[in-house]
Amino acid sequence: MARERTRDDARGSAAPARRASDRGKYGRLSRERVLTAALELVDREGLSALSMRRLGAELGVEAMALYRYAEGKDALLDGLVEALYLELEERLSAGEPADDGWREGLHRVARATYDVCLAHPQAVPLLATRMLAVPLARRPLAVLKDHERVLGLLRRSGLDEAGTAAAFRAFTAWLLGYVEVELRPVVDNPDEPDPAFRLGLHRMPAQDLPTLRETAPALAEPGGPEGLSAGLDVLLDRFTGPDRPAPPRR
Amino acid sequence: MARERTRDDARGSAAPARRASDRGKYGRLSRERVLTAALELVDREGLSALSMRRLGAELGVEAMALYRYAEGKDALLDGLVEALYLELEERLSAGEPADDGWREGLHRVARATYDVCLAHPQAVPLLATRMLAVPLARRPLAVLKDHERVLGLLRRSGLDEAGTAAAFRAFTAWLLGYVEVELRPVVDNPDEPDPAFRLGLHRMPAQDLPTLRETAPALAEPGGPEGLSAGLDVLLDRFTGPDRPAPPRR
DNA sequence: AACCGTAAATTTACGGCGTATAGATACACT
DNA sequence: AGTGTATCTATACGCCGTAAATTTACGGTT
Repeated sequence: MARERTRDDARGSAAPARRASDRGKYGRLSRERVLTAALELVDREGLSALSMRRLGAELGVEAMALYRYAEGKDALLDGLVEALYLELEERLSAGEPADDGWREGLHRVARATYDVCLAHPQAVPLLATRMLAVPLARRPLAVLKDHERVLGLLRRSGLDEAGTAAAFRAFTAWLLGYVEVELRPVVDNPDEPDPAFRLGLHRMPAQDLPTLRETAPALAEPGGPEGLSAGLDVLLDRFTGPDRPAPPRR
Repeated sequence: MARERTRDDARGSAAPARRASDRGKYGRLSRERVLTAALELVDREGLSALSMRRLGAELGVEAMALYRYAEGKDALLDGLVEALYLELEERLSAGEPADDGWREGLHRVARATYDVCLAHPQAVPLLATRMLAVPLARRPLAVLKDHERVLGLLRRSGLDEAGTAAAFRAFTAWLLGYVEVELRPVVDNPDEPDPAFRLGLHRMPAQDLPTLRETAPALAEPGGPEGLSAGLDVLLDRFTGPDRPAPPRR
């Protein structure tokens, strides 16, 4: 009994040869081609559309062929994170300003990361999930290089190891959190003309949530890069200032 | 031909009755019981262990029975988020200090959120993924109530709607980012006595990543609640101060 | 040009997943 | 005791990740 075929039968069974050469547009597979296609697919249809079979089809290849370039699905997702950081590195080295101060450097990194994330919103959840799943030393090399860059900039501010670590955590937390909050959808029904309905305010109990309802329109406005750098500045002041350990509250 | 059974056959086929009464420990299902069991399962075995079938088994029930209490898997995950925020609400109302200032209130909320997240580290990725998938108005009620509380506290600082929204984003970004960074694993092999191997430093190219390697031990130390509230303080200063719009950088 | 060894991709199969649909069962109320 | 409704089970379908075995393609040697 014949199993259902897709690629071959569709072309007719009389065609004799050249079975594998109509694969992807450019000959053989490669890790880069796999990751690029994966990121494109995620950008286009979201994370849930990314499966080994689907990605294989996208590349004109069976699912198992991908296992030569990523050990499994999880490794593929880590590869996507890597791809994001490679894109970040690209943007950062493009038009690199000879050498400004450490503070400007950190703002540049933050802004570039922000831009990359907004360019691939569907992939951003990976930054949360995979980074929580993979210990520091096992993160993709591009990620570690980014860490190295940020840590180097922070050290140039005169911090010791402990202070650098604390400032690094603050930098990373703010950047990551800001991007995630920026990408949270607040509009419920974009096609609705009435602003209140567009926000879906009718779903919120009016008596329990008065402030939320009145603030919702303002929450629909994005924070933008200005908000990012404003918060970053005060955090850097705080975590690279002279009074290193936090004065205990209360 | 007999299909493979699990529950019934295990008890022997002679047992006459009471088939459904040995379900969960306490009679029938309920949304709360479902969500509690789901959260327990996630805490115990991680998010990837949570499936409809598995959760059903945990409750002594078939998978489809769960669909009466959650519309589907996604709704179940949203329910988990809800459960986290319900636990937050519990902690916040326990021993509520009559009425301190808005700033103390925000610190209390931040600290309680931090505690809840550290108590359920395996569930934290949901805060990133589900919040990016669900528009504001469709978030679980407990989440919206939390928003309401924070927004109310911020308004009490004298901000207008736009300022409140900006400060809310900053608060949320910092809190969420801080928790996620705090939960990122940096130790690679906990059983290793040698600190360098424990961190997995041997996996990092020494020449490309000198600063990372020297900072790694310090990165292994958690930031703790002190770091959270230190950053929160300066952010609140910045986003509720008199100079409302961020002075443009450069 | 024929051959061969290795690399690359396919085939097949297995168990688990989410869930639509339909049927069985339990329970509250008269 | 009987009945209507709420609750749970049974079954099936298509998709998923991936282990193992197999086939195909290709570069280097003769």
